[in-house]
Amino acid sequence: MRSTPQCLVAALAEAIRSIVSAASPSHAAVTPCHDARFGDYQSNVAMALGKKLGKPPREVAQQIISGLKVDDVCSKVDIAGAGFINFHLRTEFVARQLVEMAADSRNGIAPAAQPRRIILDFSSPNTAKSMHVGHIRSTFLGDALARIARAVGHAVITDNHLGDWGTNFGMLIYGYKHRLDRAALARSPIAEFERLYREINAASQSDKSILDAARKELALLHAGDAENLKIWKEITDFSLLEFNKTYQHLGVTFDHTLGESFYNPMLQGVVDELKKLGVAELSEGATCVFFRDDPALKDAAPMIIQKSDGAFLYATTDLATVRYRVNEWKSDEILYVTDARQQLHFKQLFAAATKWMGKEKPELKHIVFGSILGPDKKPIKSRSGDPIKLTELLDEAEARARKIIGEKNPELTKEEQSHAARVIGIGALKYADLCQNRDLDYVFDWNKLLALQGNTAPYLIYAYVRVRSIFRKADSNNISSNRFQLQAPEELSLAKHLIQFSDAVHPILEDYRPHLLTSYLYELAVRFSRFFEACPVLKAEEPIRAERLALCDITARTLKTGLNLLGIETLEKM
RNA sequence: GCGCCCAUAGCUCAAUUGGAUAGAGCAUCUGACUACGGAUCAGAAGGUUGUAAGUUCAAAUCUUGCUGGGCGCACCA
Repeated sequence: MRSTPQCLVAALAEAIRSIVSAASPSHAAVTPCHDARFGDYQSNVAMALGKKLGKPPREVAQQIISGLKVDDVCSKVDIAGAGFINFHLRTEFVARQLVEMAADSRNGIAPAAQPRRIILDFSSPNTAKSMHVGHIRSTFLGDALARIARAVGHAVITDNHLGDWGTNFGMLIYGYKHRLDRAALARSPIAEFERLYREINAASQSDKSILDAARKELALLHAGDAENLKIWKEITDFSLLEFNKTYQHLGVTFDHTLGESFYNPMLQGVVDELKKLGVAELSEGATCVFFRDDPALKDAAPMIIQKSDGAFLYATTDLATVRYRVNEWKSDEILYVTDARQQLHFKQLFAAATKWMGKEKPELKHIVFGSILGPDKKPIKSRSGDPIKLTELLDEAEARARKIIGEKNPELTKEEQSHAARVIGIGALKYADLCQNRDLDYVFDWNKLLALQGNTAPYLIYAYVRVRSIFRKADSNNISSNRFQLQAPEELSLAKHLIQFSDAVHPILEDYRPHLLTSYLYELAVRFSRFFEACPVLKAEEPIRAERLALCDITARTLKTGLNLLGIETLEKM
C-alpha cells in the first residue's frame, strides 16, 4: 500500500520540477501537520525555494499549487503563513487507504526499500552476577529494535555478548575451590557466586597470598587448564540458566549468545594483524591504537588492545567480534545498545575498525541510552547500595499490577489475574522505558509507570481491552471493511491516524527511537477513546454498525501489532 | 585540566531533526449521558524553552560566551 506522504511527495516533486528543473526530490518533503487546524499534511518547500529563486514564498507556493495534481487525494490545498502549503485529505481517500490497510496482512507496514543485514548487540550481562536494573534499557531497547527492524523486512541477528571472561574469574575459581558452600550453590547459584567473589575480593585486600593465588587461577584458566575450565563452564551454565529464566519471563530471545570467551582464541591473531598493518603500535609496553589524524580522538588516551603483561582487553574482544560478524554473518550494520558512558570506547572501536577494515567495515552504530535514576535523581540503587536485581524489579512490577487489578476488577479468576498482572507489570516496565527519548536519563517512578491514565502501557492495554470487549458482546460480528463513510468527526480522526501506522514505524529505524512508536500508539488510544465515547458501535444502525466494527477491528489490530513491536503483550480482559 | 552530554509548565516528559499560536500526562479546579469496560471523556489554568549575544524569511533546535548539573578520560568492562 502506498502511504499518503508518498502520494503527496510524488505529486509535489512533479509540480516543483515544472518550476525549477534542477530541484532535487528531497525538497519535496511532506510532513503531517502538527495542528489539525492547518490541514493534514504540509510542505515547507516554497519557503526554501523562494529564497533560492528570490521570489516571495507565497508566490512560489501559488505556482506550485497550480501545477499540482492531487485531486484524488486532497479536497483542498491552501497556502498559509509564510508560505506553508497545507494539504487537506479527502474523506474518500482516507477511506480507500483504510480499506487497503484492513486487507493487508502486515497491517499496512510497508517493507523497507533496501533490506539490510543488521546485527543487534544488546543486554550482555556478566556471568556469575545477577542481572540488575542496569540491564533493562539495553534489553528492552534492543529487543524492540529487533522486532521493529524485522517487521519492516530487515534481516536481523540478535546476539547476547555475555561478559563471561573477566578478570573476576580468578577470584571466583579460587573461591570455588576453597570456600564453596555446596548447599548455597544448590539453593541459588548466582547468589553463591556473588558471595564468593565478594569474600575473596575482600580477603585478597588484606592477604596478598590470596590475591596471588587468584591471579594464578586466572592464568591457568586462560592457559586452558582442564579443572579451571570445568569450573568456569559450570559457573557459565548456571548463569545462563538464570538469565534464560529472566529472558523467558520478559519474552526476549536471542539468535546467538556468543560471550567474550568465544572470541578468546582469536585475540592474539587480531593484535598481531593490527601490528603488522601498522594500525597498532607498542607504547609504554602496551599495544595501542592511536588516532592522531582524528580531531575528536587525537587528544584522548589511545585504545589499548594488549596490556604490557600480555592480557587482552574488551577493546580487543570487540574488534575480534566485529570481524567475526562481518565474516560469518555478512552484516551490513552492527548496532550496540549500551549506555552513554561507553561512548568514548565505541568511538575508538569504530575508528580502529575503519583503520583496520577500510571499506569492508560494516556500518557501526552505538545506540546510546541514559541512566535510570531514583527519586533522588541519582542512579537508582537498592537500600543496601547495591544495584536493584532485575528479578526483584519484575516481581514488584507484577505484585503492584496484581494489587491494582484485584481492586479494579475482582471478577477475574485467579488465573486471569495472574496473567494480567504479568502482562501489565512487565508491559508497564517496558513501556516506561521505551516511551522516553533514549539518550536522556530518566527518573524511575512506580506510580507513573503503572498509572492507568496518561502515556502508559496500562492505558493502551485498557484501550485494547475495551475494543475486544465489544466483539465479545456483539451477537453478530458483521464487519464491513471494504467501504467507509467516516461521517462522524471522531471516526475520521481515528481513521486518519490509523492509516499513518506505517509512517510511524519507519522513521524509528532512522535514528533508533522506539518512543516515536509509543507516541503514535498513545495518540491512537486517545483517538479511539474519543470515538468510543462519541460513537455507539453495537447500538448503531446498519451499515454504520458494520463500519464501526471494522474501525474497532483495525484499531485493535494496530494496537496489538504496535505493542508487540515494543515487546509488549495485550490482554482480552483486565 | 581535556572531552562528551543535559537544562522546556509546580512534577515527569514530547516537539516529526530549522517551520506556523512550544504540546501531553500527573497534580490543581470545573463539567459529562446510570456508561458497547467510568481503569473513560470534555473543559480551565499553568511558559521570556537556564542566561547573554549571533546566524536567517523562520531558532527549544544551529554558533559562541556564561551559569548550573551529569558522565568519561592507558593497561576494568
